[in-house]
Amino acid sequence: MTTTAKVKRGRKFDQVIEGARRVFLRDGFDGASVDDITREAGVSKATLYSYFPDKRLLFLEVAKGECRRQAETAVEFDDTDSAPETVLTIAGRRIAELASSDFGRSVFRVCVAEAERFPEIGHEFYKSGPGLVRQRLIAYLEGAVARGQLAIDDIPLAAAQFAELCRAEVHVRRLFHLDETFSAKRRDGIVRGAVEMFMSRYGVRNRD
Amino acid sequence: MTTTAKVKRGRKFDQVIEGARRVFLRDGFDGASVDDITREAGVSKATLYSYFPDKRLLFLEVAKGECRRQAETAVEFDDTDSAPETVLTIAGRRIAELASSDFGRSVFRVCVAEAERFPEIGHEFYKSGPGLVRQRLIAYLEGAVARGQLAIDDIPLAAAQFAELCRAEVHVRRLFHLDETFSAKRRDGIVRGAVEMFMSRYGVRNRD
DNA sequence: CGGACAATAGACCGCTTGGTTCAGTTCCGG
DNA sequence: CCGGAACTGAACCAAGCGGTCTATTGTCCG
Repeated sequence: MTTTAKVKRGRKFDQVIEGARRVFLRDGFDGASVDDITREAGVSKATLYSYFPDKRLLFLEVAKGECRRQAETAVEFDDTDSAPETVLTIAGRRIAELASSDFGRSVFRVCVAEAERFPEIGHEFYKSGPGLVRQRLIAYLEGAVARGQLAIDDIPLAAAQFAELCRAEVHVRRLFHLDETFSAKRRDGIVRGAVEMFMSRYGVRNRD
Repeated sequence: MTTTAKVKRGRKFDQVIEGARRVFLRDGFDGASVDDITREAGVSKATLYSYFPDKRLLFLEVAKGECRRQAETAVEFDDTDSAPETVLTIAGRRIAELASSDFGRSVFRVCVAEAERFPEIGHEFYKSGPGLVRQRLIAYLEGAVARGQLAIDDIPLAAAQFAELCRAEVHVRRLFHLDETFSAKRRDGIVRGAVEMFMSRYGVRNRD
């Protein structure tokens, strides 16, 4: 109780999670057998089942953990003093990076596949991924509007638009293996396009 | 040979496909058992296996068929005489509708889930869905630029941007069950936002 | 009307799965 | 260095899986 453990009841807990993480992200829920996981984790079946009552709960735990990890890599807006172009470019790069990374893609795939069977995973994913980005973007945009840097009527819509623009091409083409990688250059081009489009719509200079 | 059949070797062929379609779209590849499918199709196992050598091939056939169906509902650009705002609004509605429909969502989900195991399904889906939309949008935009209606430097990027803007919010929130339906009104609002943004970036009036 | 033959239903097979059990081994704090 | 908790490995189970096989039904042509 004094060290690290509280809920987790044994020394191999982390091994189990880590092994399950790798196998589930690679093979999905159905594709991963419990034996695969124990092998990957270097742990016996009995040990695994001493931590988790069944495969479903183990999966939920892993999936939620990955969603939390995803949240950690999400955008943050510290430097709100710079011009919107600058702030949005930096934020956009983070969004595009996550969308094209192996990690982001794997988590997305597995959450989409199992969102029907495990609805809470769907919610968790949204909340810690697109939802979080959306929320932080909204907060930033509100500030920028108040500061007179941007002119936006429907801020939630604008936030969704910007995020979606940064994922244009990148996400879908990686998901379906049309591109095996995205160069930083190409990604930056897409982000630049997103910022340009966003600014020409909501920048203070061009009011309609 | 005189009637309807040519390739398909029996009268229950369509029943099999239809049953498999329903079960696969509902439960995915692993989630669907062959017995489920025969039950749903009202057909015996032997009958099914007389048409398809194994479950994998049946799935591929169904998935490809659904991709073809998806292609049929994709955007088309007949009326290119109207103003870009009008043409894009109509096209955008089609894109947003498909993205938020049960059909579009199911096909997307199942293709994402199995794109790793069946790479050709990933390609087929892209080709008959986002890829087709992109291609047709590019063709239209090229025309509009030539006609002097729009000013676009990177047409493929612009096409991707527009399509993505129309799917903003709609797609993700439906995928993860944050909204069970999308009213036509709300959808139209998103499409209007997409068109406005697109026009303020690429409309001929606002050159930078 | 009858016989040949394809289509069919569903019992059946071998195998893998998630999950359990248990006798024995390792680890670690006191 | 001891005692108990954590861990192991393998054997084991029932259930469900994809796929096959055979006995029966239905159909069509002479």
